[in-house]
Amino acid sequence: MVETKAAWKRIVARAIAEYIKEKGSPVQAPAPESVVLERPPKPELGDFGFPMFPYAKLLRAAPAQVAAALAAIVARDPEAARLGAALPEGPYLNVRLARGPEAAAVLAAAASASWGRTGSLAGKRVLVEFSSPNTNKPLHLGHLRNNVLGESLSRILGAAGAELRKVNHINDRGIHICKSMLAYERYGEGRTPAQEGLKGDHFVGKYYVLFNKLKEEDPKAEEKAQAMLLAWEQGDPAVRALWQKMKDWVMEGIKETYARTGVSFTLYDFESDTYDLGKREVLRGLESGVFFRQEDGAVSVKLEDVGLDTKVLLRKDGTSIYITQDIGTAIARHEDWPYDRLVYVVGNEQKYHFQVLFEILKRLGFGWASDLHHLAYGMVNLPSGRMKTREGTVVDADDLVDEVAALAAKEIEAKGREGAVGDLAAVAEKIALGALHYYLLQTSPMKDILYDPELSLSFTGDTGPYIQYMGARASSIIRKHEGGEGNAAKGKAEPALLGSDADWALISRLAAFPEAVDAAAAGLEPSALAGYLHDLAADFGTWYRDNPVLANPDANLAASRLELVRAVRRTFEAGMGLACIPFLESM
RNA sequence: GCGUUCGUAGCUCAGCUGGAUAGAGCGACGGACUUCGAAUCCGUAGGUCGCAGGUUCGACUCCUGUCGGACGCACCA
Repeated sequence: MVETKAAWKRIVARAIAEYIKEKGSPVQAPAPESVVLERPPKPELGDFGFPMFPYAKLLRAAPAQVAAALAAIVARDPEAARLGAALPEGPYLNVRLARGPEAAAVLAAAASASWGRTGSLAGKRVLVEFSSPNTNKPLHLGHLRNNVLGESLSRILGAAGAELRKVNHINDRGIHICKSMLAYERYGEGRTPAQEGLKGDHFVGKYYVLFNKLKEEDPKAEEKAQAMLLAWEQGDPAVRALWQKMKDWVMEGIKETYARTGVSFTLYDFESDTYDLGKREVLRGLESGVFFRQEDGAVSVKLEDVGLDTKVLLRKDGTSIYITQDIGTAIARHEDWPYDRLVYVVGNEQKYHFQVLFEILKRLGFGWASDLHHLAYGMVNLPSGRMKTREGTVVDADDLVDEVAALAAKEIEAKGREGAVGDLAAVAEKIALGALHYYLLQTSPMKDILYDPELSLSFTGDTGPYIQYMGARASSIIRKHEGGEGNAAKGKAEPALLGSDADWALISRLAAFPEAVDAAAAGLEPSALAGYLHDLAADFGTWYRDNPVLANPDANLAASRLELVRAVRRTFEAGMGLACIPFLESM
């Protein structure tokens, strides 16, 4: 299909050149790549069309007149004749593809192991940093959005052929960590997560919340936390031991959540290892005059000329801050594994931070600074207000998955399908993840999400389970065929038989799958892929109702349609995988 | 105050690099299960695309201004 489009652009460019020659006009014909191709609003108008407005202006003729003239020229083109027909439609030149050959090509492509693997980013190295939790509490709904964005984007980039590194930058040091440690010392009595029957991250998170109680009891609690941070930095053995123990608990719990939701990483970076990294770079920048030393001794950079403010990079006591560390890690990562692109999946409240960071790296002379990208995403708001730990209104990630899974299980039982699905709990969990991930992915990243529990828990309409359901229905047809039902086995698949408008609508949709992958990869937008999957599900939903597959009396048509269903199923499997929506044979 | 960003149907959202009557889902109303699972399908109602200018043959899409919301403007992360 992609090849077909490129071919038609060439044909139209050729026709325009021919038309210019016929008219004896001195203007230059457009390059094939510059020819605008679009999809007509209604399928009856054709498979794609070319607006004639720009050429009308160029050639000083009415658009409709140009369309008619070009149609006549294209009609004489032997390559065009093989691929379809071009018809003038007002100011547009519309193309109707030859359905038989195109259907055969799509079914063959969908049957290959590389279906959906486009190669548009072949040879490119992309590093994706995402999730990046703190080690003092469990993951919440906001992390779920971050995780699914990062994971899905990574899979999409991988499908486009990129070589990937998925990095999780763990914030395991700082005052907030010390607070949970202090509270644990006061209230923990040496207990372990196992003893309290809690996941490690929930266990530690409990003590982080208990710090509020500690503050009421002890007015010096904040000071003690500061003192503990200092002791940690100086390597106090007792503090370090407790820190390590609690960090291990949290990491173990968080990794469970990752495993459960299908998120994985190539490697983990710990801030405790990297927080000193950028110092040397900053001092070098000071020597080369990129930065300057303030009167009080702090090292800063003036960014007013690019519309940013002066930013401190080293405190007056010489210690590094957040951005110093990010400078260091970006450089270290590039030295370690020269990437063509680095994508930070981080909330949009840090947009300014990344603008500053990228500008600084540019000034330090790193050409690759222009390859850095902040994939910013909006907050997940609750109807009651902002999600912040301190306000106690967070939605815990594990609890949420549990809750949705319980509802899914109830739904399966309500439909009396416990027997059909096999492992009820496992299927319910997959439906829950499908629902949650699709809900979080469908909205474009920059927009804030108003978390509506009812909507996110619903399984009907424009949801993940709707897509899963269509995948399951396709599977069901194939399963019945394999069980010996229907006429397909008696016939021979002939793609040319799939020429009806209904068949064609579905085949065109399948053909667009690689384009959807590329669009999502190029724009760093998993939502584009989520949208595609919904469209595919809707098209299949309409098609299978009106087009009997196995029961079709014409055995060859049955066999052909079965091939189409197989292609649909393969597309669901591949596409849903990229969107972190579990594929289900039955639900 | 300055900066960034969002503002599309009652609600939640799509709308590709500007292009042919602005699309889904939920909710409302009306239909379709002796026929491959109705978590489905079909139909009806509902929008001056926040507002005002501008660029263009053509603007939901680009530019300027304006109103409203969110976020940011630390030697915190």
